[in-house]
Amino acid sequence: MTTIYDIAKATEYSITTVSKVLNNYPNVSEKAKKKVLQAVEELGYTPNSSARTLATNKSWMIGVVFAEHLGVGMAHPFFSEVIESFKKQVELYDYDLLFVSRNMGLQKRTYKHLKHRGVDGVVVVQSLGEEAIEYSTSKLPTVFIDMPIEKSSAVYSDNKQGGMLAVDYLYGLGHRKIAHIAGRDTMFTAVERTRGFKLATREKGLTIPEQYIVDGGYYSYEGGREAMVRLLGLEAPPTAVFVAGDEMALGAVKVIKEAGLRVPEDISVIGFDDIPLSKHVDPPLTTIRQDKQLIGQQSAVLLLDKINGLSKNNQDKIVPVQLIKRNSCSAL
Amino acid sequence: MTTIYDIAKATEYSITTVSKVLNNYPNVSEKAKKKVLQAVEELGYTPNSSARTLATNKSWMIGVVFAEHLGVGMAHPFFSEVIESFKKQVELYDYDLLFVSRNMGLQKRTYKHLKHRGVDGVVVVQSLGEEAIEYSTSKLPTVFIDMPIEKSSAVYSDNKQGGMLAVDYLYGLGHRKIAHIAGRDTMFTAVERTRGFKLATREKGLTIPEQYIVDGGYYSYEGGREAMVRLLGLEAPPTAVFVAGDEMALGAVKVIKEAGLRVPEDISVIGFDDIPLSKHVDPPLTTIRQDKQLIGQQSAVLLLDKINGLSKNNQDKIVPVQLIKRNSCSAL
DNA sequence: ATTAAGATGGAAAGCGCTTTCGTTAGGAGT
DNA sequence: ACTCCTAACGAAAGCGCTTTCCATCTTAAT
Repeated sequence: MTTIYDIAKATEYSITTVSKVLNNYPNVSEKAKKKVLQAVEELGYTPNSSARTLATNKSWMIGVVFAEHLGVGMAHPFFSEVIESFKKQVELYDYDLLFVSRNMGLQKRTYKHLKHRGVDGVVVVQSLGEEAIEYSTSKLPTVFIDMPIEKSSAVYSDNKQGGMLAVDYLYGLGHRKIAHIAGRDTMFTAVERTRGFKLATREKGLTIPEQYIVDGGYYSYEGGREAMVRLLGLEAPPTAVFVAGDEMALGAVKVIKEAGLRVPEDISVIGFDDIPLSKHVDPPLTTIRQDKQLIGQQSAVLLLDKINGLSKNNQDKIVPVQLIKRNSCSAL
Repeated sequence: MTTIYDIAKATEYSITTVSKVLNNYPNVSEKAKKKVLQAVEELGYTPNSSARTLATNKSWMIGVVFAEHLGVGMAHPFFSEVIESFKKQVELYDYDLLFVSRNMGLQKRTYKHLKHRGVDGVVVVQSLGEEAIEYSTSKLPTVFIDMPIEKSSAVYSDNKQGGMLAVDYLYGLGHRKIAHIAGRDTMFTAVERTRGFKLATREKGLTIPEQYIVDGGYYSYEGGREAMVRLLGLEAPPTAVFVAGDEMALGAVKVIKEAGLRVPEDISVIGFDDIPLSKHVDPPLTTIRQDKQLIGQQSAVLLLDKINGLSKNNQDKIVPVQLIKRNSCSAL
């Protein structure tokens, strides 16, 4: 491995000067600059980032901690897009992304591990919040996605508004018996979407029977299936259902079809997320779109500002959602 | 930041002993072990990985370089699953994944950057191969996914076999006019699938007109659309088409429907990959499934062995594919 | 009691880099 | 000719850790 010393020897300058050239310090002569750069080229020198990190206490890495209770990790159709957008943004400023593992050595906690790695910042995606305290109380710049955390920054969609949009749309279509397949209430997003649902139905003067709101778990296909089965089992099934997640909605649609009913003729279904799948299924799913692009980008901006000490106080960014009309809802 | 020195001071042992405890060296007393571990706990000590890496020349990071010509990065429905599986496997051995950016500082080449980061190994996913040389000629342990590289290890599906399976199935269904929407021939996988197609059709004694094989580009939905338009424009359109990728197949199906024809009644379509989408679309897509799980896991195993010096010579692992019958193909 | 062997602990060098602070040389100003 | 300033460069310390090699202290064997 060729080091800064090799360059120094080759150019007959000191390692100090070499380092200065490499870091664009002002007080080096043009001549020195040229010689050093040339030697770097010839010897194929690559700086060692560990050494630099050790000396500067800056790693140029951002830690990513991913939701694991969904089981798919980075293959998640929604979060993978968010993170990709996040990555694109931080890349502009020369940061790399470090995906850390949970079972690292003896230290079980991801937080410890991130600390160990010396990342400059952390983005945590849809954790359940148990770990949140460690991050929010530490000096490590952190941004949460999909979950507001006291004493930390976060960015998430306007979930409540999304729930209201869904209900408004369904109501406008003439539906009055509107059900809701909710996400597990341990998740902030789930709670908010349900809140939007309740708010809007109340606003419209609708009385929603208790059984019309059913827990579908962690936004999974299977959860959607089970929830829909229960809805269909009711003495007075709904004519429309607002499902808090697209995958869950697909499960629901499947059950409806299996019951010999049609979507949207017999039951209208509206989802949430707008994952890539949604426009391809049958029928194409009407849904509340989250702006993954913007969520990723905004969280990157927030985090970068924090890292650079530009924004001292924490803040939440709420990203607008949008109703995407496709064919899974129809007028009554 | 508390360091090994703080622990030494607190326990009245030397940093050497502290280090030995932390690294499970044999020759330290139980007493010392206990005291040190306790101090570690009390002072909230976290080892600094940069320092350790600098001293040991081992980073416990694996670099991931992703295909960019597909544009979606890590949100790719197929590769994200492969990488997730890869991640799960390397996590078992305490490695973290580093996703590096391309435009790092002045050094444009990803390879240089990986070198700079001191990763212990690299997994490159569906690059186009131009960069391959740098990796294969260097000492950096590397494994390629979806592309065999001379002087390097690789793992990929049995693409040729997949192509043959598809044709065999279609043939068995009674089809004789079988077309093929291929991937761009700069990709190894595309070439192999096409090769399988040609081999099988020849085997069956079929004569496939030249226009029956059409380039669909980089496996995109749009590419599939355009290709199918051309196929439909033929004086004698095919009764079945083997599409080299699922997303591309969806585009093809869409065009068929738009033309007022039905899948599979009028035209049978079989895809390749089996992405999550495939089973949800209408009709559920018959396809050749790639074992993403196994591909990811195998490449991890291969890479880890290389890193640990267990396997000197390079090798390719070919992962079997499987025909998944759904409803997009029917007997003639 | 004496010695050898094993167990335990520590000094110090080194990993590759940054950065502070001095030193030197040359040019400008008088 | 002399002083003063500035520009250019380098010595050395330090970042936090590992690891070799040597010193010391026990313990068991004779």
